[in-house]
Amino acid sequence: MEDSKKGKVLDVAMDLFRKKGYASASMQDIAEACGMAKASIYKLFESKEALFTEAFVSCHRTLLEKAAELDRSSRLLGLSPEEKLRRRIEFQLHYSVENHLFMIDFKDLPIKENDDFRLAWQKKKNGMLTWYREMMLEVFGERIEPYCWDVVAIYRGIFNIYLSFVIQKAVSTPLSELAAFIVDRMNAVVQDLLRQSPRPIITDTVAYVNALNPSDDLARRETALELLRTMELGVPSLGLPEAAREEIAEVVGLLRAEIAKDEPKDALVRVLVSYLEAVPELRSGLRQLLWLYSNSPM
Amino acid sequence: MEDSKKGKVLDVAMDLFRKKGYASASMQDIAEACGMAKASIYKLFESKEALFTEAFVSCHRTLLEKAAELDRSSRLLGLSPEEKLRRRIEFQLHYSVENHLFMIDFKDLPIKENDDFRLAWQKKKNGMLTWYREMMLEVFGERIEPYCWDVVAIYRGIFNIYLSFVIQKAVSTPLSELAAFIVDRMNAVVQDLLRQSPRPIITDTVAYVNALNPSDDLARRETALELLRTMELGVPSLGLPEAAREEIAEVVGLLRAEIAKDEPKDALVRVLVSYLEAVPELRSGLRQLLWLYSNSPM
DNA sequence: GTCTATAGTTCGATAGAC
DNA sequence: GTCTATCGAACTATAGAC
Repeated sequence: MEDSKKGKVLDVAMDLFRKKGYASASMQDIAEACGMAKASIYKLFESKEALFTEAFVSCHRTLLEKAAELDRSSRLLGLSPEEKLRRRIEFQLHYSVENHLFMIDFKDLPIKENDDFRLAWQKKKNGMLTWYREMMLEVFGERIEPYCWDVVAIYRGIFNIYLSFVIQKAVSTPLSELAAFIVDRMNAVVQDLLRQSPRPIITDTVAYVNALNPSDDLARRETALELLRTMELGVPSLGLPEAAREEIAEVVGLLRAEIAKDEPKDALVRVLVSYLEAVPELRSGLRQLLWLYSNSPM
Repeated sequence: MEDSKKGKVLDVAMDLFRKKGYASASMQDIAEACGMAKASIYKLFESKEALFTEAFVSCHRTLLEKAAELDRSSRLLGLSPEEKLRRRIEFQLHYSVENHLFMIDFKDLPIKENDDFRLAWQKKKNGMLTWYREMMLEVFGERIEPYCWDVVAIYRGIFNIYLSFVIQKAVSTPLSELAAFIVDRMNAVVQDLLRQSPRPIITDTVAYVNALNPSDDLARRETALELLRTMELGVPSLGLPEAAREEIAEVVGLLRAEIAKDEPKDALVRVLVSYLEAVPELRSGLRQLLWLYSNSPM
């Protein structure tokens, strides 16, 4: 009951934020659109910033949920990695067009000063990076590992620029075709990187860096947990017998539970990781995890 | 005297905007940093928005001037097109790091509502696009023409993403090496585009589109003039006898003067353009110009 | 240095439920 | 009578304008 009222206000607020932006959507507007008084909104949300932060978090949770659903359906259809990537990009284009207010960088916006928001933002950013990285490794194979962050960066750059054209309605190409175009460009970049093997620009050390909070351990821990959640979701598609997959999923779950603790036991973490390293598909994720873990006094 | 006072305030304001952003740098701050009263600033600038707009314009004028200078020196040194591009990227990285506040997209910022600022912004954006396009055509040749806007877009995307890492100080690679890395990636993308020849995504029709002002003729005219200025700057490096180059420069100047008029004579414009079309290096720019011209009731 | 406008936030009165 | 949800009105802080 209380919950549904809060949910209603959140929906209305998200809508207004999407349409008018953070600064221009006033609490007055939101109250009017909800058919209630401003003061009543403050019973549900501590402040405008808290309201926006919840809207932001909700928007990204939905994105990740829908993406996971899409991946499941891709798996069921037995699509090729490239086609899976294309579908993801197309979906992400659609979702980002609808929610572009929540996708932009909030540079120079007062909300960026808010600690709660910053944490949510950082968590989302790290979650997306992990997600992109898994996606690229899956599509282009483990051999791109040394370049995986550069590949992710270039992907994000190309995606963002075309997204900006789409948002301006300056592109008449259907989004499915645009997504295929982006896949092809990424393919060219990756093949060339492997051929030329230049020195990578972006390394693990910097990929998750947060300029504002250089040693944000909480965010790093969340990133590690997010990574494990992603790995868990990937287990069912491993080419292994049912029983083996179940066991692996269980071990990943144990690892996640341990790392989620206030003071995880290092030894247990090491044992679980070394067990999982027997699975080739998990290795790069595990290396990533260890890096996050060992750089953070969890 | 008045001029120098205005220049001083502008410098101080630019500095503060760079450091604190548009919203956070208040007129109070600026006045204090200038050692004068707020009221005095309003004698020099109509409003905060006008002040910011001037700062923005000044920043981009300097960028273009320095870039032209760099190109001149590259020409004198007889560098290869690729090396010229690399130097431009390196310079642009440096300049953008120092002035990134003036380089970002001002989405969701109140200043974006101001008409004067919007015009300045649009003009700058179109100027940059023209500049990028010339750069890409010069480096990769006329054969990329069908894809020139896609190449420009992909370049901007890759540039921006690496710039964001540099700004966050998350990249230890020297900027000269990063610039070379970007050149190589662009090379791969371009070669692949020519090989695969997919359907282009971004065409002339949409490259200059302004979402907020779909038929902004003033901005389009400015773009055409900017394009002619760029062409004029390029004339000295044509591989032609001195006398021919002088004549060409004069004709480009005539064309620019005609288009700058309130009611240019169509016939004269056509004659001048057709004369210049004898020079292969100018053809793509001229096509661009005609497109801008014929779509705008100048 | 003062004025004014805006918008986030809070207060206190009112009304209905038990 | 008390408790609580609601809402109009008032408060406050900021910052642009003069």
